[in-house]
Amino acid sequence: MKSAAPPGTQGFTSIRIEKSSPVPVYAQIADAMRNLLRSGVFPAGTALPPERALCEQFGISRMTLRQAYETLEREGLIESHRGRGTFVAPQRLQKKQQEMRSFTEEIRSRGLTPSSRLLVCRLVPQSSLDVEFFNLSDTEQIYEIERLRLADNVPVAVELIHIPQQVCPHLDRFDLAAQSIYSILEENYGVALTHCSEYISAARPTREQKQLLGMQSGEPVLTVDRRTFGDNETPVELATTTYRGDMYTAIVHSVRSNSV
Amino acid sequence: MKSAAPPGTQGFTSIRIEKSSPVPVYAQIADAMRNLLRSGVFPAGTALPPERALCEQFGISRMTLRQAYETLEREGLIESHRGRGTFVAPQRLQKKQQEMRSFTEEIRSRGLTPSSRLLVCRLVPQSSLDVEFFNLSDTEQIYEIERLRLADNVPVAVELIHIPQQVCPHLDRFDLAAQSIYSILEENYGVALTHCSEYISAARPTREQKQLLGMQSGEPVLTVDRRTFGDNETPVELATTTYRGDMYTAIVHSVRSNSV
DNA sequence: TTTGATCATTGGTCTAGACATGTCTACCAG
DNA sequence: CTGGTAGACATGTCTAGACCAATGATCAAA
Repeated sequence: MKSAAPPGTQGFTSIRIEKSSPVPVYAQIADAMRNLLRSGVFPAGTALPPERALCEQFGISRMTLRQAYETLEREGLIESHRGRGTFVAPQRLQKKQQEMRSFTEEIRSRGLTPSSRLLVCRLVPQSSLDVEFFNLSDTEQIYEIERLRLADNVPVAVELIHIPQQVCPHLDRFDLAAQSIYSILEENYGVALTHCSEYISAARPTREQKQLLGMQSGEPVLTVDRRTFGDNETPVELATTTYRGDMYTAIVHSVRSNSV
Repeated sequence: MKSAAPPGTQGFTSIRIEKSSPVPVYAQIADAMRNLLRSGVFPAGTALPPERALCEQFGISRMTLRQAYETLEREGLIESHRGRGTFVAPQRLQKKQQEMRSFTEEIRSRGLTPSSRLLVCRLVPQSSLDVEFFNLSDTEQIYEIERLRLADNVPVAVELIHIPQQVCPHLDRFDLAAQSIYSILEENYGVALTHCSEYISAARPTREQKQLLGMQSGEPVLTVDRRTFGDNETPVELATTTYRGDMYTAIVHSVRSNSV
């Protein structure tokens, strides 16, 4: 890789870090660089500043900076080569990132019209799963939201969402049947969602689910458990979406990373 | 997690490291512990020795040991919790979806032993789906391979694979029960697989599937339809894998690309 | 011109500490 | 019995160095 890159260092001089912040220094650097890299300013192959140069610029030790670089490397955004340097990863590695979408976006992309019926919206104490995931003090409460999701007015899924009250006080004032919760979080609470993990399995519907979705006896459901994170790996949302097995297919695009 | 574990340290006293070895110390430790953990000696939730204890035992610094622990944590073998300790992770049969993997690679990465029983391997004329996907001349034939996939000798999935004869003539000469088809394609036919799309849905098993997988009545299956491509978007494989619903969870990691 | 040695630069590994922060237990006061 | 707190102990973060190993450019010798 020849990779012209004399000005590589320039783009990163704008990054500022606060050592006194509760956010770890390496996370601040990784976040800032992730944003720069995602913005697409740097073509694949662009050389990043050598570790030692950035250490000096930020006034931090090399091990700390390497934590930031390692984070980005694991995410597939950059590639390190001993003796050569660190480079912006080629597009194909970035592409392997599955794009995260809300139900609204998902249905719309299939050419259907999404809608919702709000079934439940209330504050509840934390379940053991909430405790494990959100890691909050015991007294914190959780917004529990249950919605029936429809595509072209046909029930497709039941959604059960848990979000800490801390994250979005007075969430119940919004019209949760009309608006995407993701957009409410991002636009009204300034919560930037960055990534999520989904656990997909097949299951038998509960009686309630079967009734809500108008399902026949014996038909299975597709259950998607989702854990959504914001900046700094902050846990934001714990959700379970139960889809009618005969009406929904999850689509996943993967790439082969280690070619032989 | 109460997790009795006073003797936790004991199991790791047998690990020996060579500081003069060309293999990094942290890799030696991670390798040794990985083998111990995969052997199944330690039930999920068992406490591992505190970092400082192992440091002293091995005569290394804490940052080095942490590199080993972090490696294992990324692999999903252990879990660290600040203030509590490090524990053996629960063994779930999971599909890490950000990278494309064969069943073999997937099971092995979970520390289980994958195996297969070849049910069918024959040449068949193209189905309408084959015609649409492979876009071959009418006379071309297709290898149809059906395999029962097992993890630690327990049936987990039934796989039905279609690959054009053109791509891999004499594929039937290989031991398809013992070898990963992906590795045969890559090593023996020089076919570089680059990416795939998967369509995941819940369904009811056919009678044959139910019998092969040893399933109870009423249990659903998770069906994954896969379209695999090689270089230049060449269609290579059309496959359907039917997993036992109670034994398999597909995991998808997604990122939010366009904030707002 | 080509080959080969040298050497500065880069990331990879490692050390021996430090302080911060989350967790749990044991004990003590009410 | 309850509630709070002090302390022990765990991982998380960070420092300021060190040496190793791979790379690639430079330069001298064949």
